[in-house]
Amino acid sequence: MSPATSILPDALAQRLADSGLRATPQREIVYSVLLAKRDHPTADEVFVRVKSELPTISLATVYNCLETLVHCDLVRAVNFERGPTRYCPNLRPHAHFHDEQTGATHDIELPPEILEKVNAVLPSGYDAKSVEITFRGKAKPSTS
Amino acid sequence: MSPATSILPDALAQRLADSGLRATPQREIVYSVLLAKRDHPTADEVFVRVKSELPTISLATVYNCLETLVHCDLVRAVNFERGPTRYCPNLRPHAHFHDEQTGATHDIELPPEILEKVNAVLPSGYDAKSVEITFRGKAKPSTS
DNA sequence: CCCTCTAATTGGAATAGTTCTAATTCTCAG
DNA sequence: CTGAGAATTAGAACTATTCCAATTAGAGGG
Repeated sequence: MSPATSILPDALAQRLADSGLRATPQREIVYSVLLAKRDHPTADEVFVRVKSELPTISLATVYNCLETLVHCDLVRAVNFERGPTRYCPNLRPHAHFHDEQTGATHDIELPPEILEKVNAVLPSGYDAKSVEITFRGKAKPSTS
Repeated sequence: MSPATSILPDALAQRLADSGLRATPQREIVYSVLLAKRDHPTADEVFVRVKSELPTISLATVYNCLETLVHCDLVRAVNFERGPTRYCPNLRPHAHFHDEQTGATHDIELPPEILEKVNAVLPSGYDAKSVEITFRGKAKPSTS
């Protein structure tokens, strides 16, 4: 039905084309890096990971690619307080749990009915395009 | 029972004292400015409002005071994406609705049972100290 | 009252993360 | 092969915030 957890790398080109954009090596590698290790890296972290495959890439390009991917709905940008933006290729509706001790971020799956209930708190006249649910605290279990 | 919507200005001194801090004119005026117009101002906006009462205050002090008030749980800091931090003296549990057209922020009251349900989505092992719920979209009705 | 001790404030410099700019390089349609 | 537009690049610029060192202010003791 819906595009599953994440799109096949090869389908990236298609998604980009849908927006009238080209599949460049930079965009492909940035996206593959996000898929490879889903630890919500910052732009800087993506930068160093991509550089090992494409040493000539610039930080500006990493920002550009990330923005492009977000714009194509292949990636979500996540913010915690004033920290650097983090990037997440998980397309299913989910919340984020921010572990204050380790700084790690975990995806929390959201059953559809919870989203409905949350949206239902909005008084009439409010038209929400998206909701963000973010927990802060500490997590014990295995890191995702 | 619980401290209601917001503390009486006079009680500010008490709250500060509880944390071993003094009630300075700067802190009092910063707090009163937040209470006077609850439009989720940024630090810069607070700065200009406070200056009309206390022209010699510095921006650094505004940041210090805001941080102090947040620390004493008199004020909440709110972030939208990478925008500047906004400040909110509403102490009741509530979500935020960020109007993309106008940039305005509206408080959305949260019934306690919704918070419980949201917290219930956390797998065991996750110990959340706080939850943030943020909507983005457009709002029709009267601005708050 | 005055003194002292520490908390608080101040202005300016410094920082982090991100965006902008202008120049270059690439790609593909013709 | 050529030209037009898209994408990339390096570095400058920008914004919000924090840091720092110096000054001021206020509470309590004598």
